[in-house]
Amino acid sequence: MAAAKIAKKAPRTVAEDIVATLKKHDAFSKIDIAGPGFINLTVTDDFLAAHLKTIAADPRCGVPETGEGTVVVDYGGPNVAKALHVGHLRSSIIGDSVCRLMKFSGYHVLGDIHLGDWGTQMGMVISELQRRQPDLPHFDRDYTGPYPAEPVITLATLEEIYPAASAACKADEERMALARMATKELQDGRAGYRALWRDFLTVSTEGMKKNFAALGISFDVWKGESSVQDLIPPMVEELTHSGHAIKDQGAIIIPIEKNDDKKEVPPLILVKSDGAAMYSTTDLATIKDRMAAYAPDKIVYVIDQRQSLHIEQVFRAARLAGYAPENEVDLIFAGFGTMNGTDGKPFKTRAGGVLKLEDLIETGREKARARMEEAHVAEDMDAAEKEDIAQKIAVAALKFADLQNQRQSDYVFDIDRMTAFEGKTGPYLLYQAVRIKSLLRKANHIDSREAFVLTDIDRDLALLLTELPEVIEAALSHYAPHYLCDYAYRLAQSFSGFYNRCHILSEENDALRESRLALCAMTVRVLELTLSLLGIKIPDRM
RNA sequence: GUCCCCGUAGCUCAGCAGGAUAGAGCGCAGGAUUCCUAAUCCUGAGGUCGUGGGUUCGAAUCCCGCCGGGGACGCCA
Repeated sequence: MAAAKIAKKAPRTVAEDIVATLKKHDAFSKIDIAGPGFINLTVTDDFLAAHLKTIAADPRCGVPETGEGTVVVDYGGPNVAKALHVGHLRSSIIGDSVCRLMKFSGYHVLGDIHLGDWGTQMGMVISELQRRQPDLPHFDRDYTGPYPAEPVITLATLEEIYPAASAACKADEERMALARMATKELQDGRAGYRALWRDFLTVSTEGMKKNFAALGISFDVWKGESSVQDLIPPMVEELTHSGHAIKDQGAIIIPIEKNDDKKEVPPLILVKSDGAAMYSTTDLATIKDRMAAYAPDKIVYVIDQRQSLHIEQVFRAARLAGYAPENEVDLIFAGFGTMNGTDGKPFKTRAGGVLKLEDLIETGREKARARMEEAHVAEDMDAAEKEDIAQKIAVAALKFADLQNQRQSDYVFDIDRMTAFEGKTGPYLLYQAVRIKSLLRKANHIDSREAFVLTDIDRDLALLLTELPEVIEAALSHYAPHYLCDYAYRLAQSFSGFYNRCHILSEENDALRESRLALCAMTVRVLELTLSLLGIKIPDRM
């Protein structure tokens, strides 16, 4: 139809010409022109069977390796000293999936957690701690060290202090001033503050690693805002010298408006009027750092949609300063929507607080355990093996519930739906895969790659298996894992219907039985691959 | 005030580089298990795609206005 527009011919005429050519090929058993000019093609069983055989023999299931070059993915971004809560789920699991997808596609991927460890929140915690424990040597300016080797604070205390400090600063301008001052002094290298900061980092990183491990999320690089601290003074100097940065109202800013702007674009603040760096400073320096260290072809930011203006400012400044030349690197903002409660406002627990990530995961595990017991699954296994299955089910539920939403739109967080096991859920997908595994075990099936014999019952599933490459391409080009979710679900659903319509093991026709087993084997492979790109693992039984 | 996002079934969401009768899950009504894992499957009811214009042979999809909701807008991240 699009061709008709270009050719300036009636769509049906064009369709007829195309059909005439296609008829010369023997891949199609039926070619129809429908409606205003749609061409409906039906591939022959032989063609489809041969194609299946090809992708069955391919370790990549027919997906080409299209990625080239290095890409840095900036995701996770948890703040040091702050407990990981459900709000961190999105960035982490979307970013993780994007990394997996890009790695699979052939890119050299560096996933960077980019910790929030250099901003005012650090000063807030330091000044709050000073109120509570003024006797710590860290606050004594005359103290020359050494500071205790072991952290002087526990994770639990830190996680309690942070929200308290944050609230106090918000409510009280004086407290805020203290926090800013502490931030500035920390950045300037005050020894006691640095020692405290080191403790915060040690303690919270430990907690994060535990949480991320539970979710099966890993990062290639554990850098953060503070990683570029040494680059900041020379960068400011350089930008001031080159004229890109100017003094304004006591601060140093980079004006970034363009002549053809149709909207107001506020300048990027490079240095605050108190001399401290802020996240725009570290983000800009981080681009410089990444270019120097990795020379990436792309930098992808998987961060909150609400930061789009900030990130645009950083991108513009980086282009202007020449830190990220357009012909060298793509700067991509893959923003995600807010996680809201059922009331449409940003999610809070009933008590008004945040829901900690580990509590959410535990809720999922509990439900999984209960369900397993009810269904008498894995009763012969030991506790550790059972727990492993419960863990996989919980993680599948959580990740799939989140990832199936379109990345950029807000979504409603509902813990009951998030940990549901029926319908369009992670556990449903696992369940279908597990049924196939069980079937293949019973059949003692070795991947024989026999010729496929396709009947009407097999056809839908077979056709769906050939769709994988275009699904991956869509997910990749949009940095959008939900395309994978949609496909995995359609595949699982199609399999389930197939499984219901024919009894495979008792099929008397040997060739058909073998073909169906091969189709099942292919299905579980594709499912496993698709889910692996979502960061979801399949147990052997459930 | 400027800018961005969203508005699709009772609820939660897909679909939006224009295309055929707008899909899914949950919920609701009904049905399926002597057989490979029922965390399943099948059937049904349920929609002025917020609204009014425009572009087009054709609009949920693109453009403009309006209404409603959310968000961002120099020294928090």
